Amino acid sequence: MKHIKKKNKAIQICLEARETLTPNRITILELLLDSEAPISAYDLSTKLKNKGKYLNISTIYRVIDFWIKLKIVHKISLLNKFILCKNPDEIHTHITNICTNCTKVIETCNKNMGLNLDKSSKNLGILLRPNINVEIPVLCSNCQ
Amino acid sequence: MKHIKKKNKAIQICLEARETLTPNRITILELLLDSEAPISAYDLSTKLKNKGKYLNISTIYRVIDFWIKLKIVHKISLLNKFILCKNPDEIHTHITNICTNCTKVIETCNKNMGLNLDKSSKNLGILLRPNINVEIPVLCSNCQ
DNA sequence: CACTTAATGCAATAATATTGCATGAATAAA
DNA sequence: TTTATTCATGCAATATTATTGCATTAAGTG
Repeated sequence: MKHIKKKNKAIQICLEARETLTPNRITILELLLDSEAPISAYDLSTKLKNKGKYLNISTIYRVIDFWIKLKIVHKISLLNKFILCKNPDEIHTHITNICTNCTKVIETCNKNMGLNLDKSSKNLGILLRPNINVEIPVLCSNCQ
Repeated sequence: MKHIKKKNKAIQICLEARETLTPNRITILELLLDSEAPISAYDLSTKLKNKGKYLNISTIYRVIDFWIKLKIVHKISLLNKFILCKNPDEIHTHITNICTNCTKVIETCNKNMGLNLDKSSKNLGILLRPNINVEIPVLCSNCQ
């Protein structure tokens, strides 16, 4: 496994939060680790079936929610898909750049931008939440 | 009508783009004008029914897409809902602040932030598109 | 008017997501 | 160890959101 470090990190975060690490949660974590691109809940379901393992779609959504609550997975609302967070242990604004042409996703976690957002929002009495994920429609270098 | 200016602006943009202004398009534009909060396609369908007017859901989605292409309506992906753009005639990055507690939406259209995004993205060869809509999960002043 | 293009209707279907309740497994308490 | 409790999962129905292909109607053009 080339993702062994990320996997261990996720497991560590899970255990430190005193949450239960079940086989299903590990299985779905591994599928997400293997996927460069964002993946939908039903895509995960299909991949599991191909491996001879069946999980009800509700279980899949629940497991995804579990990892999202631990800040290990992001939901990409623009695509209705899910992806592993690149920096799950840092608290900051996560920037998910989504190419509107090829749907490639590049997470940049720009801390400076997070600060700017905070500043501009404060003028309206708006509070930026910590560890949010902001999706930006972009053109990636290949699609320009 | 208190939204007469916004309505006229939308109509003007439509005509300048040499697009057809049909009764259905005006009807849905008016419903969106009347709605402070983002509204779903099926909510629009219900509102129409209550007014004794029926439109097939596919027509509703097509009309929404029509206004989106003219940059007059935004899709709020975080909510799967739609809302009128506050500044449809300016080309800039639109910031949609969405309260994660009460789902209230505050559009801020921060031009400076748009520039910052552009700068930080350029380092990765990413190109910010003009007139994009960026959704930011926040806490509004009421919900803090 | 005749012709062409665009908008809408219709209805099926796809894609995404949630729910309530039953069951079983793991954990904690007695 | 037994009992009680909590939590994860299964199941299957349902909800919600969105798209599609084809037929029909309306709008715009010459």
